[in-house]
Amino acid sequence: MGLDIHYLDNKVVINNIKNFNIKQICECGQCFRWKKEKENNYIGVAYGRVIEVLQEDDTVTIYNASEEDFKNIWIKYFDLERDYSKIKDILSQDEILKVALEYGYGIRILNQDPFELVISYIISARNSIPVISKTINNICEAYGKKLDYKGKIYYAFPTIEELSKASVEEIKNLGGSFRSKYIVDTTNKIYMCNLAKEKKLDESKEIIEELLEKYDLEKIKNMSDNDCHKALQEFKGIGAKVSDCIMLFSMQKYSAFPVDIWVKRAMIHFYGANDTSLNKIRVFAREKFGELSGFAQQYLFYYAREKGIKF
DNA sequence: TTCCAGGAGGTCT
DNA sequence: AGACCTCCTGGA
Repeated sequence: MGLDIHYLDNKVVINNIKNFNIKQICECGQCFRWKKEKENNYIGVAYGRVIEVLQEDDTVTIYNASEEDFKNIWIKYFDLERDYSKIKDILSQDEILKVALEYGYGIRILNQDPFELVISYIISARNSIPVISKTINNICEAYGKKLDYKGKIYYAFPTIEELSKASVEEIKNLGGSFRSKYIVDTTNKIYMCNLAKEKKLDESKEIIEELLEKYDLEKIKNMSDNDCHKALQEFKGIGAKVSDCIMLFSMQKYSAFPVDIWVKRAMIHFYGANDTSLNKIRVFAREKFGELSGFAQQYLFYYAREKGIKF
């Protein structure tokens, strides 16, 4: 991919970038830790780092990023090696989808950290975006490492081990609400599974086998899309929709099609789908969009939410 | 200005 | 099919 990249003093400049719009990327429902500073200027925390993105037309500058981090983390994070023109070409064979594709022309699906997304999307269930962000920030402040950027303090998302120290009561106080027990339970299962993998867990053979069998995020990430979708739902607090979000935004499973209220509205709006069950909409969409379902979902979601469509 | 009802990017039992 | 916690918003 001919990216026109220049490495300067702790910043990276990309010229002539295509299919990239930082507002659309940050506001299509896939991430919670990016904050708008100004138009086309966002600051975010990911993979234990703070970065700032400024977009001026087709020039994107990433501040607080070394060449090494850009190559090791941010290229993959922003999915810069994928040709989104090709995806849009294929999806635009569907005449109905064209409007949404043109509207969210600069959307990209971020590659985020699986554990962070497991917890973040458990928090998202039956919740609004401002409250989700606030709760996640509270958890980061309480358990994550401090990061400094431009004299301001930011907090990394806690590691599995850091968050394993949290109690249900503490998570409740941070805004976790009725989901707090799911967060603590899920974190502990993942943490104990990792201890078991390192043979550092003193438990019965049966318990260790169950942990390794069901709660290994690495293993789940390597499953087929359909197995992955099922496996994630073994965790408490993860149902079909949350599972789709996690696999799509952190495990590169692009046949996922998260159906929330906005996507449901979009499907009714565009395809005249009846007011039917979420699962029927999911099956219908995945048959229609196949391996590109996840991308289609992002365009539909962004269009529906920005336009505030009813049906 | 203050107050209350309704709703928010589902999942569990 | 109902309950669930909490914050935010809009209208009285």
